[in-house]
Amino acid sequence: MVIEMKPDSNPTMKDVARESGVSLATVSKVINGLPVGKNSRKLVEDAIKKLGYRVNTYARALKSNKTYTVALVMPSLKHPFFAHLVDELTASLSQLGYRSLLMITNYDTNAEQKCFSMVRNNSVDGIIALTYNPDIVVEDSLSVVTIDRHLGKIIPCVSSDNFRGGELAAEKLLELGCRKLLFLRISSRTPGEPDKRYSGFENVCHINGVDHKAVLVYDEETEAPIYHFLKEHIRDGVFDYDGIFCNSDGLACRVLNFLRINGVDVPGQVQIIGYDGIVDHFEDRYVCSTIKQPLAQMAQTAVRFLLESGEDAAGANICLPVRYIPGDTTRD
Amino acid sequence: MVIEMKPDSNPTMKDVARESGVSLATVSKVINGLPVGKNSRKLVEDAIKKLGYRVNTYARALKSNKTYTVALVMPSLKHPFFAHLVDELTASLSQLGYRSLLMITNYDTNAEQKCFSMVRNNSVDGIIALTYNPDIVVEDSLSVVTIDRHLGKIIPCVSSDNFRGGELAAEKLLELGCRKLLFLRISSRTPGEPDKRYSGFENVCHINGVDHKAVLVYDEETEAPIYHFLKEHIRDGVFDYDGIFCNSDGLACRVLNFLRINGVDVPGQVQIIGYDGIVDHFEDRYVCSTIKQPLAQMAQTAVRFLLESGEDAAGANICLPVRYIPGDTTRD
DNA sequence: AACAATGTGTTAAACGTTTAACTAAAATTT
DNA sequence: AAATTTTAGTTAAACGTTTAACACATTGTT
Repeated sequence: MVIEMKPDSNPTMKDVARESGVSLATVSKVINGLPVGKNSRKLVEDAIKKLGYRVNTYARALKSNKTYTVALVMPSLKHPFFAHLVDELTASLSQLGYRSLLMITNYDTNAEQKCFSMVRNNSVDGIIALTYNPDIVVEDSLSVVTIDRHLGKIIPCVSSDNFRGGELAAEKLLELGCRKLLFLRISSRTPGEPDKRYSGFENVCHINGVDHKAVLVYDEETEAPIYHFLKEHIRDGVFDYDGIFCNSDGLACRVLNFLRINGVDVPGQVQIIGYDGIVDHFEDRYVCSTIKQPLAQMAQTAVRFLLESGEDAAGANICLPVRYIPGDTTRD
Repeated sequence: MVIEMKPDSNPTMKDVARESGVSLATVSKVINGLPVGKNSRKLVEDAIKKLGYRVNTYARALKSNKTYTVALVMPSLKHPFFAHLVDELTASLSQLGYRSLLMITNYDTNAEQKCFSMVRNNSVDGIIALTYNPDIVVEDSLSVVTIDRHLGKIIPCVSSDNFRGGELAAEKLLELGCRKLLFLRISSRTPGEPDKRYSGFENVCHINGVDHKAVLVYDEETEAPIYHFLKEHIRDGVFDYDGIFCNSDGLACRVLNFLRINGVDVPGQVQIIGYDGIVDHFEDRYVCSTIKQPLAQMAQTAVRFLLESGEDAAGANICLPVRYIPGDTTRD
C-alpha cells in the first residue's frame, strides 16, 4: 500500500494549459478526443501526466448537462433478489461508462417519491426503479425505467414472466407426481408482478383439476403463521401435502429445514420448488429446486432501454422468460 | 401514477430571483438558511414553490467543493454480507445527508485501483471500501475508511472481531459436546480479516487439546472439494466429525443440506455453526446457528469515521464484538 | 446630533469545464 | 497567383451555484 501526499489542490485544465503552453480549448479538445495537431496533443498529454490532472466530474456535468450517472432506486438490499439485481445493473451501467447512485427506500412510499424528485436536480441522467408506491409522480417520463412494477402506460417496464414461472412450478410438481399442492408466499401489501406467480400456479392446478392451498404472509410480518400451518399438517412425520411452491428461495430453504427437523422427508415425501434462482457462489447443485429469473438479462435490458432508446421506448413492456432449475428438493 | 410534462428546462436561481424581484444572492441565502428579511424570504419561497425550483447538485458541488457523495467500493453484491453491508452503509450515509455512489469491483484489483483514483476527480467526498488489492495506491489518505481490510497504518479500518468469532464457534461446539471438529472455509487468495476466524478456532482447539481438521476452497473455485471430503467421511449415515464451523452461512446451509440428504442427522449427530448472521426476512429462528457480525454498527462506525472525525481518526482500528446466535443446527 | 453597530440587500467574481465564434496559417483548387 | 477550403489553434461566453466585498437604511449609543 502506498499513500501519496495530498497536493494543495487538484490541478485544473488551466494548469495543464499553462504547463503545456497551449490554450484551454486545446486542452479540452485533447481530453475529449477532438481533432488536435499531433504536436500539441503530445504536449498536452505530457502535461496531464506530469500534473496528474483529472477532469472534474462536476464542472463537466454542469456545463454539458450530462452526468453519466443513473439512480438505482430499490426497496432494500437485504433481499438477495434486489442485491443481485443491483449488482447486475451497476455492471451493465459501468460497461457503458455510467455511474450508479444507489438509493434505498426501505419500502417507504415517501422515500420513493423523494428519489424520483431528485431527477430534476440535474443530478442523474435517469432512474431505474423498483418501487411500491402506486401513486408515484414521475416528473420526466422519458428517463425512467421500472423493474417489475408498472407505473403507467408511458414508462417502460422490464420484468420476467412471473405468470409462466408459476405455471412452470405447478407443471413440474405435477409432472414429478405431486397431487396435493401448497403455495407459500411472502408478499407486499401493494399488488405487483410477483402476484402473477400465484395466478400461473392456480391456472395449472385448475386445468389439471388438482387440489391446492395457499398460505400468505405479509412483508412486514414474521413467517410464524407459515410454520404454524406446516406444523398443524404434520402427523407422525407425514405431511398433508406432497408438493410445495415457495415465493422465494429463502423461504423455500427455511421451509425445507422446518419440514426436515420435524421428520418430514424432502424430497422423498414432499417436493419443494422455490423462486429466483440466485446463488452466492459457484454451486454444483442447487439446494432448492427453483424457478430462475434471468437477472443479468433483465438488468441489461433495463439499462439499454434507459440509455439507448428514445421515444420509441415509451410504454415498452418487456417480459423475459424464466426457467426451471432442478435441485435437491425435487426428485428429478 | 401521474406524469408531469417536462418543462423546457429546469428553473434556476436566476429565474427565482426574477420571479420574486430580489437578487441572486438573496435567493441563495434563503436556500441555504442564511439570515434574510422576513419579507424577501416569503417572496423567494413562494417563487421557488411556484416555479418548482430545485438546486442543481453539480453547480453547487463545483462551487462549494463539497459533493455530499461517498463512494462505496465493494467486490460484489452477490454475497449477502456485502449486500447487507451496503444496505446499512447507504442508510447511515443518507441519514447524514450523503448520497452513495456504488462501485462494484468483482474482486478485480485493477477495478479497485480505478475506483480509488476517482476520489481526486472531485466526484466524491470520501470512500468506504472493502478491497482485495494489497498494493492499492491511496491518493488522499484522510478521506478513506476501509472495512475488514488493513490498508496501512494511516487509514482507519473497521471490522468485527473475527478472531473472537472463531473462538466463540469452537467454544460453543465444545460446550455442546462436540469432540471432533471440522472447519470449512471459502476464502479469497489474498489474506485478510476473515482468516482470523480460523486462528481463533484453532486456538481454542489447541487449548482444549481437541482434534480438528480444516478444508479450504478458494473463492473462484467450486465447492466440490468440500462435498467430496464430506462424502468420504460418511459411512452408513455416520459422519466422522461431530462439529462443523463454516466460514459463511451460505456454505453452512449447503453443507447442512448435503449431510441431511446423505442421511446424516443434523443437529442430532453433527452440529453446525455458520458465520455472518444475516437474514433476509423477519425470522423467528435461524436455520443455521451462527456467529453474527454487528453489521449495522460496523456501517455506522465507518460512516462516522469517514465524515465526522478529522486527523485524529488516522490509523484508528475499530474492532466490534460478535456474538453467537443459536439456530436449528445446534442442540441448544 | 453625530457615530457606531446592526440588519438587509446587492454586485460581481469565482468554481472548472465546454463550445460557438473567430483568426491565422497551410493546403488545395482554379 | 489568387481564391477557396481545410486544419489548428485561440478567445470568451456560458453552465448554476456560492460568497466576499460592498452599500444603504435603520436602530441604538453617547
